[in-house]
Amino acid sequence: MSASRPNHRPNRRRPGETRNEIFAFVRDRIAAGASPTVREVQREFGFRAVQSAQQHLTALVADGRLIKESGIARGYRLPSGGGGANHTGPVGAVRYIPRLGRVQAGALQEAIEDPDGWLPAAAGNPADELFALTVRGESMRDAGILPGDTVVVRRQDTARDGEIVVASVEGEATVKRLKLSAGRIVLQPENDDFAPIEIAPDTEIRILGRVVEIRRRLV
Amino acid sequence: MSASRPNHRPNRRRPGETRNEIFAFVRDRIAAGASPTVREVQREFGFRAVQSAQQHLTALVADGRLIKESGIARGYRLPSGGGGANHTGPVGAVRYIPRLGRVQAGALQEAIEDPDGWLPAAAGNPADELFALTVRGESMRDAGILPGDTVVVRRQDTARDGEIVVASVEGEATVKRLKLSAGRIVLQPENDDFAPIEIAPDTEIRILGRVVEIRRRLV
DNA sequence: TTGACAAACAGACATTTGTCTGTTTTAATA
DNA sequence: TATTAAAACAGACAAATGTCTGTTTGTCAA
Repeated sequence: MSASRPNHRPNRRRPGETRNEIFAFVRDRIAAGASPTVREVQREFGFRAVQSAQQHLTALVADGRLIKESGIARGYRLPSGGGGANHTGPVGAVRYIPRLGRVQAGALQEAIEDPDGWLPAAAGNPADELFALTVRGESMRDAGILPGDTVVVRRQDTARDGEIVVASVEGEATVKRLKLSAGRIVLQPENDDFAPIEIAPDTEIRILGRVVEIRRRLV
Repeated sequence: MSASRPNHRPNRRRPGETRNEIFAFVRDRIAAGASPTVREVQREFGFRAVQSAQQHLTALVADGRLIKESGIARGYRLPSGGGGANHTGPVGAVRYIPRLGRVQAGALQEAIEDPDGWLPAAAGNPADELFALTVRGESMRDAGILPGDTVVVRRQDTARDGEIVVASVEGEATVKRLKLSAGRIVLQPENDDFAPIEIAPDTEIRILGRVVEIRRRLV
């Protein structure tokens, strides 16, 4: 057979190099919103056969660098890189946390329905109800929580001693450390310039949730 | 015609209620890894016609609650909720930031290639090279950066006065505030128990990047 | 040299998925 | 009451997409 068409163009590059590039491509596409299709990978790398792309993808899944939901379109996912035990569910999974501007006492649910925006975060327990608030004031400075920081809050009505909580005080949400001692309930600031707030049984103070994460953007 | 089959079951609920539930479903599915298909929405809500789901989704897009990439499978996206001007590109976009364990001076690129895991973050400028490190030590305590915190770093060789940077000092990555004054370059801790590090022209100190975000998980 | 193997190519099929046109029922409203 | 719009249903088509079987080419090591 004369060399009419260059049908095959095997390994001319460092082994695994193309595979790494494909991984980076898929990773970035997943991050941008959705996994690419097999044919999108094919086109991106100029393969003339679907199978060329598919083989790389299958290998990446076998290597554990990608995870695949079988049969469905755009089914590639990123493994959650915990380093720890393998997760079983859909991983690399992101969840969007609603960012609330101002929270009135009873209006938490409504505020969650109509958020100012969404914050991406690693999906933890899907049962957790999370929302995000912007911190005002210096009262938690010594706990490393500064004005302008974003706190991610897990919604719950109670909390344990020492946990940092968001409470509704006089109709406004505030971040403090919860102190339970000898029957007394105190919202403790972490800054000597601020006074603790004692929760008397009759006061209108409600715990809205527990702070599970703090984020601060610089510049 | 006798009432043989209950073909139609129009609005029995509060108007928009089903639509809100559909939005929540789509939003959670996007967060879990990929947008649902029209038919997945159909099945989830027990519609007997594809169009029933399609109509709701189209309406959600018209309302600006969802964004759609036309023609492709699983093309629904979340709008980035900035509250400000509308973005044009693919939004709600997430990017994955590699989390590096230990960084040696020259081995940054290799560390990025083989990360400990991936951190979801809102996609900013795609040109920025970002990576994440875990903070060791108390040297930046007064800047609200505590041991165990994760810093997101934008890779760059230089920085401006007052910016918090990651620098390679004696082969180990360290977080400090950069001070430029009268020709002197100093890595300044934010904790009186630690001494500033002066960068002499001949010392083996390199700036690896600038800290753009800090994250702290509680419990 | 030969065999094993990775990488790419060729071609095809079945399912999934987006999209379209039209109809029916109910609620709200002029 | 008549009109209008929202919500759901019916059915269908075409394109996108996952998946499969088999072949060819070059590299590496026994």
